[in-house]
Amino acid sequence: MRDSKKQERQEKILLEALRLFTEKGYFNTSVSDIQAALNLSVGTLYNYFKNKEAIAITLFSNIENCLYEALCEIERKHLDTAGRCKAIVHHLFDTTERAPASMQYLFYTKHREFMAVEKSVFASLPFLKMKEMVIQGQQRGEIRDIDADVALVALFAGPMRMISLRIDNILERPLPTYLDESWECAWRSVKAV
Amino acid sequence: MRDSKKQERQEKILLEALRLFTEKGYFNTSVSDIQAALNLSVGTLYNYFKNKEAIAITLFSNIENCLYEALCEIERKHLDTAGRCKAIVHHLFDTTERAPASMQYLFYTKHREFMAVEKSVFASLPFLKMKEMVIQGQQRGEIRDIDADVALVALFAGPMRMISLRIDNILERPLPTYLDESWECAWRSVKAV
DNA sequence: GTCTATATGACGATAGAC
DNA sequence: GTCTATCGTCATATAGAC
Repeated sequence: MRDSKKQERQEKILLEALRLFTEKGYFNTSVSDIQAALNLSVGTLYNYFKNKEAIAITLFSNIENCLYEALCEIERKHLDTAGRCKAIVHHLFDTTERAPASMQYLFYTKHREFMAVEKSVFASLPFLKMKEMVIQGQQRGEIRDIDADVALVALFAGPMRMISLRIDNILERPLPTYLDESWECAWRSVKAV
Repeated sequence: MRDSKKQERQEKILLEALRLFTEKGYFNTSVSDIQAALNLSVGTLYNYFKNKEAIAITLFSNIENCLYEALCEIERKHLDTAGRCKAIVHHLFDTTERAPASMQYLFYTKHREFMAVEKSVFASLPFLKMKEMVIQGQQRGEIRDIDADVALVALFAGPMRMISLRIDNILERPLPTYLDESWECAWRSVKAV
């Protein structure tokens, strides 16, 4: 079978798995659920992925890489810390509206419960990049001289909680409508006086 | 059997379940795990709880009520919004150090995946109480006039994220050592100018 | 590569003796 | 109330035909 065809089918499996994992949870989703939803046989599915966990891992890795690259691009485009961080929040809000399942899976899933993954999400590449920016912001005097972890959390925990509220359907309006107010709060909390 | 004896045993079951649920996750914990850890038989365990889900529900309800009462007491003791909210953060930090499993179970568990619970955690009694305080703070002019959800999140999302980092062993120091800096960030983000 | 059929095992829950 | 033994179910994963 052509490589592109194979890759396309793999993509479909990942997409359906993402939908089910976020909708019902990893443990409430059986391999049969995925297979049946795609009109594939079990055998075929196992031909594409070693096991259920492998699907979850590939999914996570793909989304994580995608976010990391977006952060790197933001870093290149914006040179000041405030601009960078606001752009990050903007990107996260936008992505949540466009692809809520991806955000939910990346941020609001207890991966350790089903993936043999060593580190917490907050030790992952995207978060390290964000921390890097914050520390640089402190060195440049743009951000107050407080504990770096506290500053990182003060900047991004609010927006990220807004995302989880939106995913849980507690916020009525789309996230971008909260961008300015939410960002204003975040920046006030850490900006140098 | 005496009522107190029965209640004591029920308490032990809940405690062990909490330990296992937070350590391995609900789905990775079997009823046998709980029973074996306590040297009880399956039959006995099912005599105390209708099923596995009932254990999870009772646990959640207990912890939730406990937090709610603490919030009410804080509300009585402190009259200004800043004092109230800082006391809440203090209480959450302290509780996390004393009983991390309780906090982890209440805040960082996807209850909907295994409990037939209608509402999100953020629509629960403790969070409604916190929102109430924030709105009152806005009416009194202590908190800036911004969207109430944004203000609520700006105040508490940071400290709550610190809690999750601590639970995930990413923060080295105990939470109370971060209290002042973390609270300062939160309050700066919403206080009236 | 894709399918059907099935092996294997675990888990939740119950039955029934004591 | 407490125990042991067991039932029914379902999920993951594999075997083997095509």
